[in-house]
Amino acid sequence: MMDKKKQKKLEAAGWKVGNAEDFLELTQVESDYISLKIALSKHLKTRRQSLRLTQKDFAGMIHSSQSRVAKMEAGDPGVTLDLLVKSLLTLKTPKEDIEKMLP
Amino acid sequence: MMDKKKQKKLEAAGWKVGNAEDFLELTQVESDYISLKIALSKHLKTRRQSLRLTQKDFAGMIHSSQSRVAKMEAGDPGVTLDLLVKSLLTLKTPKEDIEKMLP
DNA sequence: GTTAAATATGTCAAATTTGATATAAATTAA
DNA sequence: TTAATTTATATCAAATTTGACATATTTAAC
Repeated sequence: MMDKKKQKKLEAAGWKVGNAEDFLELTQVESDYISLKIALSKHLKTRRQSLRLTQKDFAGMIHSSQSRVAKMEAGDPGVTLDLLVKSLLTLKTPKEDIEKMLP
Repeated sequence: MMDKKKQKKLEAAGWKVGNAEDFLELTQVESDYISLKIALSKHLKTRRQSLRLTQKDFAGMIHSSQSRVAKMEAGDPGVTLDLLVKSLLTLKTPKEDIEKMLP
């Protein structure tokens, strides 16, 4: 995918691509960071589903709300790694699973 | 170390031990989360030092400030995983190093 | 010792993230 | 289908985190 398209797509989703280095490229750090969060998001969703938990039920487990869980799983940029990691820990995600998602 | 002492120590450092489950224990998730952050903090410091970077220089690399870097390395609870992870990525911390710190 | 460089600590307004709430849309069950 | 359940999306005030700054303390060089 071309850089410009990639940028548009990320910006449309709320990611701050902006102009960290130049106007087209993400830095490697930003790219890795976003990739990590997306990977964690997806894994959270599949793990919750495999445990047959509704978003509402899981929200209760982490003292949050259904809508926030939905945002987490949607890879919303306004969700911290902290929240994602705590969530995965709550679901007792195996260390090996997390390792695989590291950039 | 006894639970009460541990709690006092963490609270004195600004950690919100509070009363998540009962009044003495951290949940496993909270405990793992704090441990992870502390491990990342320490690793950040040693890695920065091994690269012969001052806190000020490194702060410039991540577009932050010397004082925030100091807080990161001090394991200040008011520092997100996001900032720590971005910092480690900036210093090109090997994936294997991060894996070792996972709970 | 004195000085300079590096690090630690405290404060704060601005920015971001939070859970909550409402409600729309999608999925499932009947 | 229709109803019930689940998930997605939007909004918002409260809470948290942010970089910046000032300044104290520590460390290193001389």
